[in-house]
Amino acid sequence: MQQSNKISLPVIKRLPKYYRYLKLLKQNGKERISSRELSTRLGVTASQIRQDFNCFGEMHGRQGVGYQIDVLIEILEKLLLNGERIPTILIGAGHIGKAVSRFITTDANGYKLIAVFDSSENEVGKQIGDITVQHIETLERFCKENKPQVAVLCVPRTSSKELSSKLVELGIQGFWNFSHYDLSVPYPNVVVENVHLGDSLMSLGFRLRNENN
Amino acid sequence: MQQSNKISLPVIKRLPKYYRYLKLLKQNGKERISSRELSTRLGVTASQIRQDFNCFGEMHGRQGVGYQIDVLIEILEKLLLNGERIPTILIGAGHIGKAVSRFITTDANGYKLIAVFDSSENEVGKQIGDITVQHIETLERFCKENKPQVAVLCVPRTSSKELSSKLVELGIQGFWNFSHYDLSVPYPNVVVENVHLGDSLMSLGFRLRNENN
DNA sequence: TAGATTGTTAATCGATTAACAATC
DNA sequence: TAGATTGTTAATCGATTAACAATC
Repeated sequence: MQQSNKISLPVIKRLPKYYRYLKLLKQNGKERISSRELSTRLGVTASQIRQDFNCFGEMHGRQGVGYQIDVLIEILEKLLLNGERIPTILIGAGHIGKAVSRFITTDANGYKLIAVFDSSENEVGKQIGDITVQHIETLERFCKENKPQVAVLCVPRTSSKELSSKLVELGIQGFWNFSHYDLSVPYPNVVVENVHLGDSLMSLGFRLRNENN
Repeated sequence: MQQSNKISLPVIKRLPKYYRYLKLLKQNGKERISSRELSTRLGVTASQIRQDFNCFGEMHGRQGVGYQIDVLIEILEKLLLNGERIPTILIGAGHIGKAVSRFITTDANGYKLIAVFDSSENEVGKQIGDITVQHIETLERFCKENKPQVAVLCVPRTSSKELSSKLVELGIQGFWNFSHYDLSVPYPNVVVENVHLGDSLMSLGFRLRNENN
């Protein structure tokens, strides 16, 4: 098994795509697949698939035959979901917060939602799934007691900078960030996934106007 | 001005980031900035900023001085938002649909939401912003009459494949796709922004477990 | 066996970074 | 003028693709 810290980000980003597509294939009763067939279905090259797979020890591909879908799924599952579900808090119970909470509460992604915080009296006390929204004032105490590992930020840009540095002090190791503020810059030691929906939409517009595919 | 269809995707994806950060600087009263200062703030190299800027004709940077923020903003605005707001429909009025509708209705992104569709009687008739949710049955007729250019897909995977090919037939030229189904593969001539939230969350998990920054 | 497909090395491609003359 | 910074070319880096021996 290679050192996982040598796996490049582009490869990591493709893993969930492989994983989910293979699960779909299994669901449809398929048992084996070659890199070539997988490549036409996923729109990537067969070469890339084999390269990617070889970052992670034995995929047990057989020459002339292909890969056993079960085996691939098992290995990807180990890489992506192994161990305890990651204790996670959601900050901001507005529209986006509510929408993305589904992804955190779903077993399939490997996370466990343990608290939701909001600053509005309107939201405090309401339920999101089986969690009661708490006031943001209780954040610090909660973190010290419960040691969440990941914070999902669904707050306005104005509050996100201070909030995120507070959270890093409190031991948060990863962010799934929906605020406009770009968290990659200030915290090089923390793992960050920035999801800038506005930016994604704007670049779609550019490509449309300039017929750039 | 260079041919815009020669601008690479990585560059296009960075444009909104430049644009929004420059607007913030202007708001704070700043008038000029050098590529070096901008680079430290955005966490990219100064070289890259100058390269990116030079993809688009005259940015009027002055040696020894830097760039005029006003000028940069104006040029980026022309690239990203020029012309009519793009007529756009939203399909799926669930949690995600409601949350992302905000981005479509905001002037700042260059789109105009002209209709929302859902298949559930529960949602039909309700308001999203100032739009009334219509039944999905009326989709075909609406598109023929109103020629929307972009569709935002917030539907379950099961319905997204057929739906998207129907929409392409009806003249849709771009997708902002939140369904799990990956639209990049089947429609090479259509501009697609896939936002796979589950995948983004899973790759965060991988990086956390493997201390891969 | 012959055909297919892997695992892996080498070649290519493209994006990022460095360097520096021009010049404000 | 001297210092700073651009615009742009060249060098580097890294990711993708091609190729092919090994072998099922």
